[in-house]
This record gives sequence, structure tokens and C-alpha cells, in this order.
Amino acid sequence: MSTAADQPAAQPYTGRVTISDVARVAGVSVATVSKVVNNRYGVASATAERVLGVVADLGYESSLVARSLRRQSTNVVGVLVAEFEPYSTELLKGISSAVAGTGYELLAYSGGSDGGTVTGWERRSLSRLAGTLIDAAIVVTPTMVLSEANGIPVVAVDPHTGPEGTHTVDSDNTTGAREAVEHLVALGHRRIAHLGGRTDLESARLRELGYRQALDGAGIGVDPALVRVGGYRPETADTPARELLRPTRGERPTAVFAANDQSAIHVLEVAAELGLRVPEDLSVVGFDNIPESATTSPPLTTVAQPLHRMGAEALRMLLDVLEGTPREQHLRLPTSLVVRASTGPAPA
Amino acid sequence: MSTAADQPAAQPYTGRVTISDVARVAGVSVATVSKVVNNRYGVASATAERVLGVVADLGYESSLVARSLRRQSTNVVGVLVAEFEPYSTELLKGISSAVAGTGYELLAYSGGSDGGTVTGWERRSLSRLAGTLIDAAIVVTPTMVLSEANGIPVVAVDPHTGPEGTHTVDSDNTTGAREAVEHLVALGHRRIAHLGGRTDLESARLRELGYRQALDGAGIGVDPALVRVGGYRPETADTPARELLRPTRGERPTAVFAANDQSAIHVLEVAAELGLRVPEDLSVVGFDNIPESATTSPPLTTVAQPLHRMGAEALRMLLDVLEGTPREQHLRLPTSLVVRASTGPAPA
DNA sequence: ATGAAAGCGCTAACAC
DNA sequence: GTGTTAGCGCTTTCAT
Repeated sequence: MSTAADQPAAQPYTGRVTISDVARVAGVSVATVSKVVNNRYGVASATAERVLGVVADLGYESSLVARSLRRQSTNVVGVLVAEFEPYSTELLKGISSAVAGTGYELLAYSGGSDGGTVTGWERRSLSRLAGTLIDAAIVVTPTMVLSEANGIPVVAVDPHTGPEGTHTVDSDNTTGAREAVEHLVALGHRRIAHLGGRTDLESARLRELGYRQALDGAGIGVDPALVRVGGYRPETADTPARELLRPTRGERPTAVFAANDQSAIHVLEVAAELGLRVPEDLSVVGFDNIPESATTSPPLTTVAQPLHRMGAEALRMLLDVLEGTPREQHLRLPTSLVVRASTGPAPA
Repeated sequence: MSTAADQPAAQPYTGRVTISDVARVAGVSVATVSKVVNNRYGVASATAERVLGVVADLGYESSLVARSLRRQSTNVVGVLVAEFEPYSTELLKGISSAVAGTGYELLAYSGGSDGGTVTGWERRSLSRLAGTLIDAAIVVTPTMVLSEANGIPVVAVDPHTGPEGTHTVDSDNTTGAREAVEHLVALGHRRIAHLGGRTDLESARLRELGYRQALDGAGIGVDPALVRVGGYRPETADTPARELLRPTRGERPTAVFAANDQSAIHVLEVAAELGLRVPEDLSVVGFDNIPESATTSPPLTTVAQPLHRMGAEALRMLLDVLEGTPREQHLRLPTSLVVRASTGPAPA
């Protein structure tokens, strides 16, 4: 074995070592090198050994791009996200642990330019990668329906359009939200606000539905003044959060159920800024249970989505589809309420 | 504008829409389509419009792979990790937020097969992607020295070989570790164990160095029986953790300083299993401050690395190198002790 | 203003 | 057993 860790000074031009470099040095054709590298039959063992030696010497590694272009399959699974934020990275951890031992490699691509507002990133990313770079894809919170017409299997996680069209993995948004609000009701809260997500997103609608169900069930009417659109992101949640906590007229709510943890965390910040104590003056509940929700002060009560498991299940589903194993189109996992310190009895 | 969201039934064969499909439908050559798509000069506006119409109709998006192969630059920055675990994903969040608005896209690749034990994954991944798919790369905790001989700029984050060779971003491991152990000393602990990382890794060595410095400074000798190799991973930390907590002879330590959070969290689990109360019977300190460290019970006291910032700085450094702006080769960021509930006064 | 042709690095038929 | 050739989808001279 030669010193694979050294950089050879073999080529005049800088840059990567290609298959033709190996071929030239080994004195064979590129086809032969290709065969050796891919363990194809029909190569004399002496030749193979010599080529392997050169490969090691030069530190050659085949270009994923060139290989992908020529081959039909790449053994790479894509994870398409708008950006790498807490939600998508939690999923990624689950996907990553599930991919170990399957022979597939993971390629996470963030093509959603500047945040989550730009729609259509998933179609664009899929088109750019499908069929050439990746064999199949997991798309995180797509905002549009993805047909599999790009030619590769797709599993959508928490699709914002509801489980139609593609294979999907999501969690029970309605029940989760209902339980969260029931928890607040049980603590004696009556003026419970809802900082919603985006009205065009299915998950946000379902969470609001759960909110309304819980209120109805408790015989509490929904006060429209206590329901605001928050948009899921700290920036977009700022104004509505302030409107909720510093009402121009009427009473302040004693609790806020936010549509996701990022908004809930921002509510915590606004509350602190306004001098409101949590949970003495105000209770706050989030949704998702991203790890960050445990690091706030006080730690956030939230509805846990089993994010790691959702990622792992999505990968398994994708691999099954890829290999032709029949699967249910949709998988819905249960949520669970995680009670931490941001919720307490309603102020007297 | 046509209905870009629809899938056209234009082609007989399934699969992605290629540039030749567009060319055929629009009645022009592929060269012209390429020019239009890339805004090159020398295309009649009428032709351009027609082509754009077909592009929209067919939902064409150029293949990243094919384009990369032909072009020299791709406008994609790679993040190479062994796997997507808490540490690398925190970095990824910082990188992702820093990349917004730069015009670059992010491609995170996990080529480290089954965990962190396999060495050389970084060289392999780099070779497979460099020069074709990505213009530059951030490599997370590489275990070997990476020359830039792959032809693209590289920034290593927390390299396990120390800041040599490439551009690097890391944090002050020694000081962080020293402060952690000084915290334990201040709480009255004298029998302080160290569950180390891998002996071949610079960061692990520096953390052990800090541990020794703190003990020396307090006039406490290092008891070799209290120092174990933990390997940074829960599985590898299991046996040494048990040896430490259930000593065959001698006294049990009253505190453990683990080389990273993942090991520290495992110590917490082993302690719970053995019926040890934390922090009454045993104090535990970790290193890294991954979000998960706040979710344990009790929440873990740890040395925070500014992971988001490290990621963001790494990206900025990389972009500077890419654009030829002169930069210091190394950036070392300070750590800070985060005291939570896993540390308390030494038992009497 | 447009198209023909070469070639990026690689693999797969098919010849020799 | 080995080399030659074609071509994956795209960009880029260079003719026309």
C-alpha cells in the first residue's frame, strides 16, 4: 500500500485527480480504470493491482458528479430543506441515524434562498437534483404538492398542504394542539390567545382547529381578538405577539398557545421585555419540541412532535418505495405534551 | 405565464425534463436555450420569450450535476460531516444563517459511513465533491490534515489535528476545560474524574490538559485511576463510565468532567441506573453545550462552544478565501461555562 | 442571432 | 483482458 495520505505532485495543473490521470500513470485506458474501481469482471489481477496502486498513490476518488451523470443510480438520498433551522435539523438527525447501514449516503440541500417565505423552492431543488444527483428525496415541509413526476420517489415530511399526492409522514397536529390548550384550561385559564402560523399552511390550520376544539369543549367561546397570524418565524411573530400582550383595549390574555416553538420563544422574549413574568402573569405553550425549547427561561411547555422518529420513518418509507416494497401512503405519528415551566395556574 | 405547477405530458419517457426537451418544443437548439436560461447576450427577445415560456410550461430546471461538470464554478458551498449529530447540526444552523444573502447555496454531505470511527471520510468526500459539485468546503471536525490540493478552499471547524495546514475555526478547549474543573473545585470537589475523548484527537488532549491545569492549580494531584478514555460517543463511553462510577477499589469520584456533552449525558444515564443522585451524590460537567444538554434531568452544566457563531465565522472565512480577501489562517473563539443543575457542592 | 460541435469525468456496450 | 466509442446534460467557442 502506498502513502494515500500524501498529495502527489504528479500533474502539472492543479486541481482534482481524474480517472484519466490514473489511466495515464498506470498505462491503461480509462475504461480499465473504471472497471477496476467498480469491481467489474474482466480485468487481470496484475493490472487491477497496479491500477489500485496508482489510485492510492494519487489519492484518486471518482467524482460523484460525473458518475451520477452517467449512471442511473447514485446511492445518494437527498434531504431538501428551505434552510437549516432547528426543525429541519432535528429531522436530519433522525434521518441520519436511520441511514446508517443501508448503504446510502445523505445529501442535504438548502435551496430556499432567504428563509421560508419563498415558495416553490422544493420544486426547484428537486428538479435540479432529481435523476442526476439523488435517487430519492425527503422534502421537509413542502408548501406545494409534489408529484413524483420528477422521476424519483419522494417522501414529504409535515407537508404544508396536507397528505395528498405524495407519500407523507406527519404528526397529529389537531390532537396535539387540543391537548396543549386543554392543559391551559385545566390550569384555570380562560383568556387563551392563539398566535397562529400561516393561514395557507395545513399544519397551521389544524393547530388552530385543535385550539378551537379545546375551547369549545370547555365551553369557552373563541374571542377573535385573541387570535393572530404569526407566520411561524420570530420576525413575523413579533408584531402580532406585541398586539396580543399589550392590547389597546380589553383584557390581556393569561395564556398564549403559539403555533410553533420559534414563535413561542419569541413570545417569551416579548413578555420579558414588557415585564411580564412567566408563568405567574402569563403562560406560554409552543409546538414542535425543538431542543431550543428546553433552553429558554423558563423552559417552554410544548407539544412534542417525535422529530427523530419522523425522520427515521420517512427514510424507511423512502427506501421501501425505492425498492418497490408496498407501503401505506401516509404515516401519522402521535404528539405528546411536554410540560415544563412556562405554564402555571391562571392569575387570580 | 403558463401553469408552472403542472406536470407536462410532453415526453414519452418519464423522468426529468432536460434542456433538449425544451429545445425541441421551442424549436431552437440547446445552445440557444442555454443562453436564454443563463441570460447571455445574442438572443432575439422574441426567441428568448418563447423559450422562457416553454421552460415555464415544462417546469424545466437545469441539472446541477450537468452544469457543475461543465462549468468551473457552481455557487454551492459544501459542508462535509461524518454524520448529522447534535454538534455538526448546530454548526450547520450557524452556517445556514450566514449564507443567506450571499448568493451561495448550501450542500451538506455526510459521507462518514457508520459513525465517527472511520477515518479518512473527509478526504474521500472532498475528493468526490471538490471541483465538480462545490466551489469550497467547510469540513467539520476532520481527523486528518487537509491540504487545499483538491483545488478548492477549505475551512476546518474544530479540527482534531490542531490548527495546521488549512484555515481553521475552533474554540479555546484548554481554557474551557480548566474553567469547568475550577468550577467543580470551587464547589468543594477533590475527587474529580475525567472521562476523556479519543487520545489521538487534539481537542480531547487539550481538554484533558485543562483538567490537569485546574487540578494542579488547586494543588490536587491527578489520580490516574480517575482518568479514562471515553471516545466522545455514548457507546464508547459506556464501559469507562461504569468503571469510574462503580470502582472496584478506592473511592468513587464526587464529580466527573466529561470531554463532551454526549459522553456527559451518558454518564448521567449510568449514574441514574446505579442509583446515584445528581448532583447530590455526583456532579457532572460536559463540553460543547449542544441543545440536548439542557433537556437532560437534571440539565447539564457544560462548557459552551459558540457553535452558531463558529459556523457563521467559518462561512465568512471561506467566502473571503474564495474571493481572495486576505484572512488570518486561524480563528479561536472563547468558550463560556454554563452552570445548570448537574453540579452542586461536594458531598460531605 | 442562431446552431454545430467539442468536451467536462465517467460508465457501459461493444469491438478487438 | 483490454481499448475504442458513445453519450449522460450542460456550457462554450466558433462558424454560419
